[in-house]
Amino acid sequence: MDMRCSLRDISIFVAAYEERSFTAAAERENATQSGVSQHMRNLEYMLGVQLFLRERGGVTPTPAADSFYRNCMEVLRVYALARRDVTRFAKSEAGEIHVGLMPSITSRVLSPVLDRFLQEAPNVNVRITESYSASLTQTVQAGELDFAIVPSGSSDTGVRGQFFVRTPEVLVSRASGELEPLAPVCLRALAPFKLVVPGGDNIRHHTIESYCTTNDIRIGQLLELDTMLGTLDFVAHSDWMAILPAVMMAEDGGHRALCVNPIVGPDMHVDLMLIEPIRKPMSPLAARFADLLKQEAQRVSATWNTESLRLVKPARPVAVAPGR
Amino acid sequence: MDMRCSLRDISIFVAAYEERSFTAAAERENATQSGVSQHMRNLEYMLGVQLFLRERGGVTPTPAADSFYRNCMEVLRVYALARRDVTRFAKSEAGEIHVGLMPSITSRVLSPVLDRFLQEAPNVNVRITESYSASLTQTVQAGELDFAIVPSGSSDTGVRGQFFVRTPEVLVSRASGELEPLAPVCLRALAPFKLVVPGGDNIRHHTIESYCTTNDIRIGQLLELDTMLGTLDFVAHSDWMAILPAVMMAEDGGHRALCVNPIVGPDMHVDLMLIEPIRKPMSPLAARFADLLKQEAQRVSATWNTESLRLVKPARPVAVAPGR
DNA sequence: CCTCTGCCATCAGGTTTTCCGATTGTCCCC
DNA sequence: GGGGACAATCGGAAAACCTGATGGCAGAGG
Repeated sequence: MDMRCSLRDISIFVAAYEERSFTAAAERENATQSGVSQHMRNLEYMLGVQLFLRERGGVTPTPAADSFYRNCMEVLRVYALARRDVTRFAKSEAGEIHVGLMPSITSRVLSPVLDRFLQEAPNVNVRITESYSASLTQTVQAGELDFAIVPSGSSDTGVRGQFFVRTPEVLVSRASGELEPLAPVCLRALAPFKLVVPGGDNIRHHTIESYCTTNDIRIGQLLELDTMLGTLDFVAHSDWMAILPAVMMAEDGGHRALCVNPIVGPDMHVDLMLIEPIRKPMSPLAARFADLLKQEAQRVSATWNTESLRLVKPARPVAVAPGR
Repeated sequence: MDMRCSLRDISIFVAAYEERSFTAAAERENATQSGVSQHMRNLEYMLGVQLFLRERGGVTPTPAADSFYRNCMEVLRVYALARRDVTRFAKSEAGEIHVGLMPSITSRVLSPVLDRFLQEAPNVNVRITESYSASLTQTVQAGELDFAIVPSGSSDTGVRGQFFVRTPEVLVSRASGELEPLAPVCLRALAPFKLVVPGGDNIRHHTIESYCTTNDIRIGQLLELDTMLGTLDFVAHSDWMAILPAVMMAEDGGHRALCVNPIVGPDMHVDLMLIEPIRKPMSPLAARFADLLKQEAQRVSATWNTESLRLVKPARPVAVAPGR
């Protein structure tokens, strides 16, 4: 269809229709009478329809103009709406970021960060890829991610890494178990217990194993589960337990179905790293997003270190009731 | 609001959004890549929002573009609708006509004429004014009507008149009365009867009176009513009768509530005139409308002359059952 | 009857916008 | 490092646009 017709034509037509006078329309639209006259002549030619009867004292719209007018009002209305809607993005710079996160981060930290980020940068396409450290490292290496958050200890060939946050590890068990929620526990006191761990190719698998070996903790039974959602559900409905980063638990202890306990004797924690492609420096947008992530991760982690827990709860024996 | 934005901008934007490439959009819109690029730069400047990220292998829309796109599609949709709707009027020449008619014409003849006329000339503003002969003549004289149809015999000062149509007069009474529908009646045989007539300043008042006088018809009681709708309703619900032009009755005898009888002995009829302002000749549109009116009026009148009635009904005595 | 006024159409011109072709710059892939 | 695909930019030509002036027309008023 012929797009020779501009919105200016339309609004001039509307003015002429409503004023029933080209002269008045010209005044209203900051144009001259001759300009309006030409516009209307072109419009009529383009539509192949006479829109106005030129009569003494002004013009009177034809039935065709009546029809066209109704539709034009709608066109202008929708156009104004489009303008208004788009201003929502006006202040924000445009861009896109693609971030890789482990499930520990996506489960609890991501949501408020997304909220905040999209509010201050609505015109940015945010893409989050959830995966495990090996896969994330590889994707970063390929330059497909702006950055990723992974547990430290990953092989870091082809990526630059920097310390991101230290978060305590916590023991997660079903809420109806024998542990008192939030009370620090010593794993040795619980042994032997049933433990769900990630698969052998996951960094955290080794971390947990070496902690137990070093501290002479005997594990009753070991189950390798490589699904975070599955692990949580399984732990919630059985007497199996899991060791997970605190950063993924809500401050209030999270799901009603789960019991969360900080691990002491000795404290157990995991360091997370931010890795990025070697070549290009992080974009300002990615940097801002990483910053928000870090703030939130630190905040959540802080609520889980044993110091702050002691502040909100009266001191209690370090070792807890007999295991099993 | 700024109307710098033309529909061309919008459709180019839509093309670029869908193609995710300025080059492809240019091809689709019969433009050059550089043109598209400039259009999009202007659009972004105008909206104050970045719409595309220029990346390797094309462009990718920002969230702002997503929003704008949805609204733009609507704008184009409504615009296309406006174009389509207006083509309905394309073949017709524009104009306006203002016609004055007596109630006899508007009640039955007008409707099919309007239908036909608006179909062949939809872009014409038709205005019908219903009134009585005196008032119509005056308005024609003032040049406010293209023409009017009035009973002949009106004073024709300041107007040009020509014969329009001859239509029989018929007697109208309630359906539940003593007359047989459609049977010709001789008024003298019914006398004395109760008759509703127009007011004394109406031509028809005199016509009817002189007919009765000439043919020695004694009228029992006379009631002057200057409302056509009121007359019909009154006649339908009482034993009063009225003498009306056949041209205003439907061929099938009209309302179920009314009984219609041609008047014979002698036949009674009225001639209608078409009057127009002295100075200007009738516009082609007005002439066409008058022509259609005449055709329809002739057709209806013809069905009411006593000849054609005898064809559809077996012959019957001319004088009917005793009046009252 | 003539003039005066208000309105629209038209015209000629200058100005702005639009459009195009060519060129440049960038990135990626080979 | 060269080649290909794509977008940005630039300069000039073409088109569109706007304007101020002029003309025609129809009423109103003297």
